[in-house]
Amino acid sequence: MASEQALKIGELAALAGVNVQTVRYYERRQLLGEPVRTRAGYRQYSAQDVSMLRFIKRSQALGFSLEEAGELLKLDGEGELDRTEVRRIAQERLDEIEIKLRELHRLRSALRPLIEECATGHSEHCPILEAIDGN
Amino acid sequence: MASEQALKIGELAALAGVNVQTVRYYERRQLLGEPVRTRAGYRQYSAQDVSMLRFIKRSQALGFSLEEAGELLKLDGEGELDRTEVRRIAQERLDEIEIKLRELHRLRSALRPLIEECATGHSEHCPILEAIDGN
DNA sequence: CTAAACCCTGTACCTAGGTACAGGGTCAAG
DNA sequence: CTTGACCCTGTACCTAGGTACAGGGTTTAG
Repeated sequence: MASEQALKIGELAALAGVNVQTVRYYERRQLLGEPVRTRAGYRQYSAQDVSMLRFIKRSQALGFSLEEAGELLKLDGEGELDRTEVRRIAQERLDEIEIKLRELHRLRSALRPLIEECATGHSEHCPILEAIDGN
Repeated sequence: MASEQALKIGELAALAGVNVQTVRYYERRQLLGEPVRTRAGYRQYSAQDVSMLRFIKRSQALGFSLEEAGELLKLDGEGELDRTEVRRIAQERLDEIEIKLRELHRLRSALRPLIEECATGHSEHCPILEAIDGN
């Protein structure tokens, strides 16, 4: 029965490692619900809110958007959760990661030989500019 | 002595496959110089401007930013050009592409097994949410 | 001559994920 | 009882690369 310590927004932000403005921003974006207020209007948070903020941050670190982080957070909160839905979101993200990977591979294979050739080459014109000019 | 056909902005845009607003935007961004005007104030372009726009578009397709496209375009215009400088810009872009590639590889290797495990697994809790919650 | 299809400038809007600032109120220490 | 550290709201700003709209002038085809 430890009395639940109410946190002020600055304390919450510090514990979760984010900016105070960011917490309010997440509330506007509806990732966090509206918190209880003191009579003076100060937001009051609990340890659970710290966890939620950390959940969001870790979702982002896995490549999820804020929007998706919010969905996952909701799904996480539901007891009888819909794993299919979670998997769909994650799969969608993975698909986009694959697309970006292919795109970046393409760019790399285009750029790398041009730089190589420009560095070692003997052609009169710069092969990089040639490539952009030309095709 | 074919008379140099002056192009209006809409014609230029169509030939280069871009939006009229985009041409004016590039002018503001100083990628394109200020064009000659008719007495009515209409911008007048030449075939060379079409090439410049295409150069910019191809630079972007190679992963360069608009800013970089502008630099490359300038370097391309100089007769005695600085290949070292061109190479530096391209190398910088390649380095960032490599960094993004590594980051996306990291995300993929984190996400893929989680989705796999979620799909085939028998654990009570969803491993994706566990991963976000937990560590 | 008139109406459509252009062109002009200036400004606002878009995505994403915040950050910053102005102009206030509150609270705790000294 | 005052001062500094907080908190509040609302709004503007940031990057990148544009797009859209308002409110005008011009040009061209019929």
